[in-house]
Amino acid sequence: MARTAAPGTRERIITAAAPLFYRYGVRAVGMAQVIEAAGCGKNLLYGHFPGKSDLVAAYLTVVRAERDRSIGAALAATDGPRAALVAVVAEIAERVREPAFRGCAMRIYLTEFPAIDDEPGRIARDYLTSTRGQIGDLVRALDGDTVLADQIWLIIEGLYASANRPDTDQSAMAAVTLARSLLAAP
Amino acid sequence: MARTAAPGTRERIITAAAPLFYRYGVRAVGMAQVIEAAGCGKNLLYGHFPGKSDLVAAYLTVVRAERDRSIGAALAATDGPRAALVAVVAEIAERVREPAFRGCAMRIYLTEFPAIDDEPGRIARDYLTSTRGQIGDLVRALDGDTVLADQIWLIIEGLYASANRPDTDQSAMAAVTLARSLLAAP
DNA sequence: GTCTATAATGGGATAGAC
DNA sequence: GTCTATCCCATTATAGAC
Repeated sequence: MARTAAPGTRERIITAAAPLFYRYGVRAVGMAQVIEAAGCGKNLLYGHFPGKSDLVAAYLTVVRAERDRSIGAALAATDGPRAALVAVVAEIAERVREPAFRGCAMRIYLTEFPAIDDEPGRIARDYLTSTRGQIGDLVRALDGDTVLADQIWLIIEGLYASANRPDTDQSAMAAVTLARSLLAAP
Repeated sequence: MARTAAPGTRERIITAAAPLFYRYGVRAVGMAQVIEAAGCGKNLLYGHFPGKSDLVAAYLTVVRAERDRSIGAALAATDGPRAALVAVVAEIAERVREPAFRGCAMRIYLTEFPAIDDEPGRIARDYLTSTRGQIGDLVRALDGDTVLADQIWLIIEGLYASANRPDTDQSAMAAVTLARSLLAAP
């Protein structure tokens, strides 16, 4: 009897690979390491992902889905673009303070592979432009000028960069304080 | 007759390696590539640098010296801690706008090798704590609170992270504007 | 002696075969 | 799942050119 394909294998592999890629970097993690963590055979993995690049792309796609969900939840709990912008910064600030947080996975990937234009890179860049667009939309919705959007974006970039630094907590607080003061109603 | 050792070989190798490491990342650049760029033989390089890690450490040491010089020059041209803080942000903002600029070499290295505690990593971390200390000193000199220092530092982190993004110029302007407004005399 | 050029070594990686 | 082909890389050893 032929065994039926186990469902959720793809997700299981991605779930095993994601924390490794995130923590140690994509380049530092080999396929053998992923296979061991997933507890599967080589054929199974290469059946689902023809190459490492495909697995990395899937990893970043999952990251993006999680991010969209978290940001969406933060936005849904707010009332109006002003509160929404504060909520976005606050959500990132909270995440940055988590001990395992090492920065934005997309940005880390782009730093790791600056000169390569592949599928994961496209996913990462798309995510950045999309997120930046959301900030711009929110600022426009509150009749703010483009400089305000650039400033909020700068705070977000700084926040991500401050992850895993000695003074992450202070940076996170400073970011929220700064965003609040920029967004204080005139 | 024995040939005398060529002077400046060490510097020549570092000068050849630095732009490669910076542009493509330390991991992506092989020793063969460095050797080709330096136009020397393998033995000569390994005579001056026992391993790749030593070469990378030398590269980051040069980067640090250049940074200290640039920041020092920017500070020397200013009058008082308030102007100095603006000058520091402005100097980075100018650098970020250069086409070849890809971010802070130290931060890039730490992102590339997050889980390794080696000599280059120590150099990079030392640089960050030292630079952060300078900001703190300047803020204290103008009787600012620690939150102000955290905010300036956040701006600097965001500025570096904004390098090689589609909207680098706007980020750079936003950073200077933001720093100026934070440092406007009360 | 100082250097270049080139092979050789050993480790680890992706990926395919079975 | 194991085994293997192939490649890349850091490093060392060797041979020869000036």
